[in-house]
Amino acid sequence: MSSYYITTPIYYVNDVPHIGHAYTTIAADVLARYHRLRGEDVFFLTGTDEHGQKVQQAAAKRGVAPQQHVDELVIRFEQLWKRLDISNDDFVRTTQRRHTAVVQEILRRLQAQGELYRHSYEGWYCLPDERFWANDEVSDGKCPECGRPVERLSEQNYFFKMSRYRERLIRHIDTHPDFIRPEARRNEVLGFLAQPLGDLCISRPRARLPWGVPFPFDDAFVTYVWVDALVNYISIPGYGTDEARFARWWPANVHLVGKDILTTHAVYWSTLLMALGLDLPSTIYAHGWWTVNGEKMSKSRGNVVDPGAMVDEFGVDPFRYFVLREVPFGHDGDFSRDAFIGRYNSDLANDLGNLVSRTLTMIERYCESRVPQPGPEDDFEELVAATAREVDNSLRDFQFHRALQEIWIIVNRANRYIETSAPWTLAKNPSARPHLDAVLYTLAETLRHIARLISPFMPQSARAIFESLGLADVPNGGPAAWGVLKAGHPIHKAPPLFPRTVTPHPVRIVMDIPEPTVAVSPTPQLAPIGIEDFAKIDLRVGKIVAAERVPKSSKLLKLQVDLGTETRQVLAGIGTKYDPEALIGRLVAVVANLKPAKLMGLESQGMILAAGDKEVASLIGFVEPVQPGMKIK
RNA sequence: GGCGGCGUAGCUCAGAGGUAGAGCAGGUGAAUCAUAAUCACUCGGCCGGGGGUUCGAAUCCCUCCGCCGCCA
Repeated sequence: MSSYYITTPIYYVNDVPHIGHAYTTIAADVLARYHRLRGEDVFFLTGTDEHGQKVQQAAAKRGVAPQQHVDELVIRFEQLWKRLDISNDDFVRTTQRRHTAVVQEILRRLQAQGELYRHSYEGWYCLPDERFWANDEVSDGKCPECGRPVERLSEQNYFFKMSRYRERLIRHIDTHPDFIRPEARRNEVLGFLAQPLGDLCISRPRARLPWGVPFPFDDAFVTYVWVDALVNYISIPGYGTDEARFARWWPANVHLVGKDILTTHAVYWSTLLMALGLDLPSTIYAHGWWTVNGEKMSKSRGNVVDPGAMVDEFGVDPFRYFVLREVPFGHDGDFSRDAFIGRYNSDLANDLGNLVSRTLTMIERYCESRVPQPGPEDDFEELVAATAREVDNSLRDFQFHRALQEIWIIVNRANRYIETSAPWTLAKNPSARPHLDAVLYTLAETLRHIARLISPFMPQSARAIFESLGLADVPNGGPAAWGVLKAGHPIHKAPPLFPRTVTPHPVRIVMDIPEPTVAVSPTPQLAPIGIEDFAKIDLRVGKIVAAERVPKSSKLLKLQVDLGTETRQVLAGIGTKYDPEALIGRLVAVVANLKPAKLMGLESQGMILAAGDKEVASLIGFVEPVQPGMKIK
């Protein structure tokens, strides 16, 4: 049986899972499910990256051991994947022994083969990014990547002789057009490789960073997190521990990655594999990023899309559909509530959902809820077969959106077919019975094929359609034959698959960045007030233009807030939750007519609204664009 | 600064020498099986600006403008 091995990156366990993580994982899941549907043997791997400085620092900040910290955080990913119907076959955590043992074995082999050397190194170190920069890369003490201050560090470290693989890697990319995709990214990597390639520092001194995989032959060092992380792609399928199993899966068919980590995969990982004498994966595919309402998504903007909120409101399948239909894979895309609702209503509710409803209703009404006798199928058999071929081509090329477009051609043809054959008219004429039956049989069988084709994208909906047709879930393997439904077989009409969204009521699609645990204490009920009491409060949109900590206070921040017509100084007790830098530019709700008060000797001319009791949980923000000074009512 | 990409209908995008396209949105009508869904017709473009090559240019070349990558 042919095998298919697909991976996502392993996600940094410290991150709050957002639409970006969900995107890669959903795409991988669709491919995994598609190849299973074709009857192939699939191994789909995802997981978490749990070592490194930031994990160590975050754990220290919470006052817990790093292992306990990651044990608690990994749940957020595991739960989100369950929620999103992700069918991964394994979930790797880099702190697992089955992984760390292989990391160490690989270091031993590299060392034994003379691929490593020790070298004293001095450079500028960016703590948040955990990386060194050369002198000429750093200007005025700032990290070229993140802009934060760097510090001078001198270290002994182990280096991997990456430079010696440069020509070989260039040759490989030249001779394997599918190795790095899309093509624009491939050219970027070739551009990168056109310049001299250095060796790769693959250790960190244990004294500075104990949270990592120890070097097997030198206690003073732990493994650089990137090397640790990349090895997951071979450690889990059995490298060094189960050669037969490893041979079945490696080389991977595809590593899906975000465009931000392409170089790491295309260059570091490829050369490491070469040094180990292993084949390279067939494809490394770098997909794009999501913006939100046209803006870059970031913690400090407070516009990080929470997949959980979308799933709560619209369901798993529509979310999966949207992210893959809306944007060509490889391109950047924009996420907005309007776009989502547009897709949902027109593609899912109106086109597909309604097609299912009307077809089943007619079979129910005209055929006593039983599959009618087949007859001439008006080219639908050929259409469905041709579409299956197109979907196959598109998915082999990672063009999810095109695959869905192709499937929707059938949906549209079926809707048109109902109009042109007008079963309700045929039903009035007893002599038209065979024709009526043939039309409805064709529609039912077409629905079955549609369900099969969408099943990798929307597994629950596909199953629901199958069940309505009186079938069990979509079977894997086997040909997509025409005429599987048997006349006389009972069907079961179900409620609408995708209920149309009429009122676009504002819902949180944006998430707060949560602390792992913030207790919600019961809020005492207050006496009712009238609208006239509420009207006494002048609430306005403000934009934070400056923010600094108030000396000697852990909580208080001194903010300058633009209210459109004026800028006010406001003191807010949100310093334990927010860093001042992260607040610049943020839009907030302000009580504009609060009597000025002095706090720690500084005047405060208003109040910022936030959720939370003693501890602030989240500032109140806006989902749609607003201007400073706007009234809030 | 170097290399590359993009700019086409109100919006999102396809088209890569031969009569400007799709989906959504807008307009008109038909139909009543269906989730106010569907179907048909329709409105809508100096194809970023300018210059060139060509019988003919969204398409090829040059240049300018505006966005965006990768590298420095």
